[in-house]
Amino acid sequence: MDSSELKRAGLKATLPRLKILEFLENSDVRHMSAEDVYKALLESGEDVGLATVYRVLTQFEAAGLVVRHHFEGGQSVFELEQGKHHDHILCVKCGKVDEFMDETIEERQKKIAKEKGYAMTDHSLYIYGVCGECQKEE
Amino acid sequence: MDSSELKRAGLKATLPRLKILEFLENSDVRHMSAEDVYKALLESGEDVGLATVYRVLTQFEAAGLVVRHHFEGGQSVFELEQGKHHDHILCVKCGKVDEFMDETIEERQKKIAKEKGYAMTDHSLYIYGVCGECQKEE
DNA sequence: AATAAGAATGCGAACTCTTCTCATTTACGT
DNA sequence: ACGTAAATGAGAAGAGTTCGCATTCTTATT
Ligand SMILES: [Mn+2]
Ligand SMILES: [Mn+2]
Ligand SMILES: [Zn+2]
Ligand SMILES: [Zn+2]
Repeated sequence: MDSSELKRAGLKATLPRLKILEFLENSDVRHMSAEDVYKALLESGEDVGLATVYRVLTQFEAAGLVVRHHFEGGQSVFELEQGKHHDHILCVKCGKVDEFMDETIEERQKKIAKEKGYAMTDHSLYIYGVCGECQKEE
Repeated sequence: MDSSELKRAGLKATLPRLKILEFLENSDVRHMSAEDVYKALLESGEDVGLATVYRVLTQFEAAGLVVRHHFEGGQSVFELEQGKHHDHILCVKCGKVDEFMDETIEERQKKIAKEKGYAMTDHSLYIYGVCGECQKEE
């Protein structure tokens, strides 16, 4: 277990934090809800509380280790910070998530904020649609 | 009270529905939560239940009379349908909401969806920032 | 290695927003 | 005016998340 990342983030290297970070790093699914993380840890025999998962993910977010998204559906979705900003395109049928980054859109947003007199701090863009796989199934 | 809009939408012209529609049409605020609508009606002496406000707004959405948004903060926000699609820019200090439409962004989104193999159905774009007014206050 | 002090955890309660249930009321074609 | 189906209001319930607090861990210090 590598506690250096946590230490660097100013967080004590507790077992729940280590387990959650390790899970996020080794999972092949990039975007997960708190519940997803909680259930996965339970299934692998770890004894964590759901409240702790929420707390830890929020702390990770504050520390810049993870990013939180608000996909449609009500629950927060988290992913490991990758350094490079990106937006998401989601399949409304199967829930598949793809990522993209479009410099033109990014620029336009800045321009719009300026025109409207806003000091832009953030933005969120989600494209919804039916993915290739799901289009095949009639 | 003009019940024709409701009839046209295939909805019975009930008192709560008329009151809610009338309020949405006459309010100077365009974007409102169910709670906002509920409180406003109570204050003007109307006797509606919160559950009814939620139900009616959802029906209005299905009928295309209003559009629902998911601004940060957890609650749904509704606005009268204006015919023309637009996106939103919000002040993180005072909650001010401005609207915009950028043809270039719209086009780029379609292009991205196509590239990724998605049949695009919808999208949501929110820009967050500090509005002109709020920038003055240090 | 044992200790002490504060931080973190797990549990359930609580909270917010929204939907559901169901007895009662209302709309509207006849 | 009546009858029937649809809509309403009130409160319970549900989903997602946070809170409170007694207990357990971490980590710095002996
Ligand atoms: Mn992502
Ligand atoms: Mn709008
Ligand atoms: Zn799909
Ligand atoms: Zn402002």
